[in-house]
Amino acid sequence: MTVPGALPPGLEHHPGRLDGSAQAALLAAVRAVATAAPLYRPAMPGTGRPFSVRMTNCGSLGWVSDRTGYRYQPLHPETGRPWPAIPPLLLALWHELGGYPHPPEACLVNFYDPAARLGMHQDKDEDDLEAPVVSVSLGDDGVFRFGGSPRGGPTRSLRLRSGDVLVMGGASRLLFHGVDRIDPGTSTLLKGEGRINLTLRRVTRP
DNA sequence: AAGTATCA
DNA sequence: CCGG
Repeated sequence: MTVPGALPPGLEHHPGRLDGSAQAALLAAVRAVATAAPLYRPAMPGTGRPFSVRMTNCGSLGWVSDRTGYRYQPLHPETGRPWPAIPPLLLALWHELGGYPHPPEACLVNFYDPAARLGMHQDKDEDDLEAPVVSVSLGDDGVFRFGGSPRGGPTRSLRLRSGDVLVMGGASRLLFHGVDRIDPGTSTLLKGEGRINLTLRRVTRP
């Protein structure tokens, strides 16, 4: 159900936080990241089933998933090279909106083609759960779904558009969330269809 | 375990 | 057809 109304404490939606030129500049930076650290397709722990979302990272640590589990690591799983640096524009956003006095270490880059989905999950592989998660949307609209910390409770959905920033902190830091659908053709920022999401996290305790 | 498929 |  898409019920407009107050978001839970700690979940902050900033629609249109990035204007068109900021989005274009950020997209150029993300392209440079993906050139240095190519998008790859993670796999589920245990089963090895592939994700529909393709991923890469920037920062000193990157989130990866394969048959052996979820983890943060300093090297790209396919190239073996370090992840490129987090673009300064994202570091500035983190410090403006995150309310947290230490820099992020990881920026997960998710690319959704129009058929990609992401099932409900928690971001809980970080040692530091006091820092928020700051996420930026670029490209086509994505339908974001979120619910409480016990799985299986009521959920709501939120449309995330290009330039929107979402902050999950405080009481919402461990909110279950996922992406139901991408609506192709809703943005002209990317050359083709699809959505990019950038998720900044602090991993280690300072 | 952040998978897909199918159904009430 | 959509969402849980």
